[in-house]
Amino acid sequence: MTGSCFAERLARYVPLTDSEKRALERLENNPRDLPRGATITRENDNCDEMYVLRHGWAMSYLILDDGSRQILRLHFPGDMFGTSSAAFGEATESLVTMSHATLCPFDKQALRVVFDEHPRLAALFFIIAQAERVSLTDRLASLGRTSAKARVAALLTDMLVRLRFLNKDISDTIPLKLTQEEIGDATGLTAVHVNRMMRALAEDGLVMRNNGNLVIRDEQGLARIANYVNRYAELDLGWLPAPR
Amino acid sequence: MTGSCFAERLARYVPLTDSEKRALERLENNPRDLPRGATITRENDNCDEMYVLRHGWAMSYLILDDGSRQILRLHFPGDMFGTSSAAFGEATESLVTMSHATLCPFDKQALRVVFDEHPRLAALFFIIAQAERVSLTDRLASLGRTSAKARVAALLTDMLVRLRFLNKDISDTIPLKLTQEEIGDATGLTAVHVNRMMRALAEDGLVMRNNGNLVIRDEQGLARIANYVNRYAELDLGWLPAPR
DNA sequence: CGGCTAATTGACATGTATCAATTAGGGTGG
DNA sequence: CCACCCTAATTGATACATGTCAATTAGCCG
Repeated sequence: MTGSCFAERLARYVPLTDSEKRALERLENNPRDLPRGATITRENDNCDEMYVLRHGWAMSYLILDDGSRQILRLHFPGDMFGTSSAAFGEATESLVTMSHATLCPFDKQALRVVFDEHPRLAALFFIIAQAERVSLTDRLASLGRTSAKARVAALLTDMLVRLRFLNKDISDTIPLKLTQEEIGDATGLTAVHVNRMMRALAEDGLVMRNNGNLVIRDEQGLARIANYVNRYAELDLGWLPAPR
Repeated sequence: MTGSCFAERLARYVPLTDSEKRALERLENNPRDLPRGATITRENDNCDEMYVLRHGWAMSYLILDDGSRQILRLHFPGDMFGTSSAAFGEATESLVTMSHATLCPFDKQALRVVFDEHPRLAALFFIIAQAERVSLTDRLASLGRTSAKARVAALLTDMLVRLRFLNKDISDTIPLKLTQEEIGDATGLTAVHVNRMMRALAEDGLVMRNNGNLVIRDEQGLARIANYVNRYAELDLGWLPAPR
């Protein structure tokens, strides 16, 4: 146990030195407990913080002028998020918890130490940023070029893949903490239409509802109609600097 | 003159040290000239390179199973692109020139030196990655939650803002190197519908065509209907490490 | 003067949104 | 344990935005 959720995540890619672990722990020395639905940051508010999520789920979203919402990304335990604070003084997105959550905020000034003293960690931060960028481009293609059914399938597949990455015990069943309205806001659809697509996916034998859970009955099939590419599998870390 | 297009870009945010300039120049010591329409990388090909664009335009895109294309981003002079190579061994997107172009490829191993010896440059790389991530989230909201007309307006506004950032002489007229098919592939629309939306924008007095150029007649109005947020204006660099 | 690609236009098809009920489910207080 | 309430899910009818198909025109290059 490193005492840092984020360190554990990174340690899955490369074994960390003690010094690196300590540097990451400093990012998490200020944990805060939040109830479900708590607002962490609102778009355009001044914000110099970034966050590591230790327990629970969160999400980031934008609200447009007409009041509609675009959910940008779901955040799971071990994720670092709110990272646009590194570039901007005002929040570029709103952040809210989707469940009871433990959150570790840290000031972006803390990044200076990481970049100054731990080049390998800095490189990992950059690599993660690139991986998230790719995840966003995949979603862009999903929204721009695939059908409603495919978009919903892509969201569900991505949730399964990411949650399983965090917990190897997960095989085909995940908690579905999203309302259909939220699924719609993530996929650019209406709640009503999401409902129809979920039913269609169920009728196709691809998924099944069970209490608040979702059972993926045909992962391959779901991924296929979603046009889903699993890119989490392997990062290429060949260029990393030496650890310090 | 630094001899590095990318260094000039970064120097607009912070004055660079000689040592930093030299490090950036090394990324560009292998320029290559390409004709219009040249493929730089194809999705899924092995690729350990990243690129700095010195002259001309390029773009990145994905092709889906059904053959449809999603254009992810346009790249202009001074842009670094193909950066997902930092995280993956295979290209996550295809790259192609949109005009005669001068390109400077560098192996991702070169990043190691930057992160090891130039923490401030590394931090700038991270900041730029975050800014591009935000740009993608804005586009996600555009595709997910706005009308066809708004999406086209957003693309045109973004092009104007970015090109003007590169060249202060640009006031309201930009070359439109995109076919309507390409505009459609960028905005998730059909070429036919793009044509109608362009006409609508023209009828609204927002834009005008002139040879191969586009004249933005009402930038405010175009940005308003596009739901456009200009985030290029100011980065917050307060946390940057000391230069080396 | 072809010959090619891109732009334009019209008629029509379809996917998704909208509107309006109704039903189901999950807490809470009595 | 039941009655109630509130939110989410579900369903049907209809409207509308965008896609599709097909044809024509414009523009450019050799």
